[in-house]
Amino acid sequence: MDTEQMAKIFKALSNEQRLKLFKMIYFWSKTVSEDGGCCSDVDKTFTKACECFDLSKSTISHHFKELQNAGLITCTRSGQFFSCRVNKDALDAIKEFF
Amino acid sequence: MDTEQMAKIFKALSNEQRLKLFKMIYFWSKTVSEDGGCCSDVDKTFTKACECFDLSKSTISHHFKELQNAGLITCTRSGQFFSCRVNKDALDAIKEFF
DNA sequence: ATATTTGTTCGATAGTTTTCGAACAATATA
DNA sequence: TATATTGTTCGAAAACTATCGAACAAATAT
Repeated sequence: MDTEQMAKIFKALSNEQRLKLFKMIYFWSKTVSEDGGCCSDVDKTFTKACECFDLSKSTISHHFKELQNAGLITCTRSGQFFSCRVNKDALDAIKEFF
Repeated sequence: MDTEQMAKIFKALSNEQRLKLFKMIYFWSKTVSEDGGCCSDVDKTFTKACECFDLSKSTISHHFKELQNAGLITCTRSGQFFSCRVNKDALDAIKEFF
């Protein structure tokens, strides 16, 4: 992965609220799968996130977008809600970087 | 390491120029030591960096400060110049995070 | 002593980020 | 069909960042 893309990933994780959000999604996705593996889908991720943060919906929506744009998570709509998963490829790229 | 400190580290690496600078210091410190290990001191780091970037001295100085503040590098003056090393602890903390 | 080199600090400017609330669209429920 | 819920988009304000050049201080060389 090139330096530009890595910088984007780090930018996405450089805001404390967004980093917490990312960690939460990661944690939830592990809890859901319960097999120790990461990256399974988390249902109603947005709704859950809104309960955990003292931020407006629009701000949270923005943070989700940033994480997506950086390729760190993938969100898929299912009706009214959306579910979300951590992108394993991105995690691997970061690990390789260090 | 707590989320706040991790966010600081990511912020320091979120600017593309600064990320390149960090990679250079890391590369130089390996080249200098030549034993495959990282984190040996690099002499005249600032001077070298100025040759590699199309940025003003003041900007480069600023980027060095940011990397230091995040705990990613340590700089020590020796007379007119300064030398610099990548902070292994920070690298380890990041690896552990992922 | 004076001039040069190295790096820092200051003040300014342009651009980006974080955050909000309001208005909105899409979906689901009554 | 009317209402409620979920999440997005828009416009705005405040704070932060990246960058520059100029002025500076410390160390070195002449």
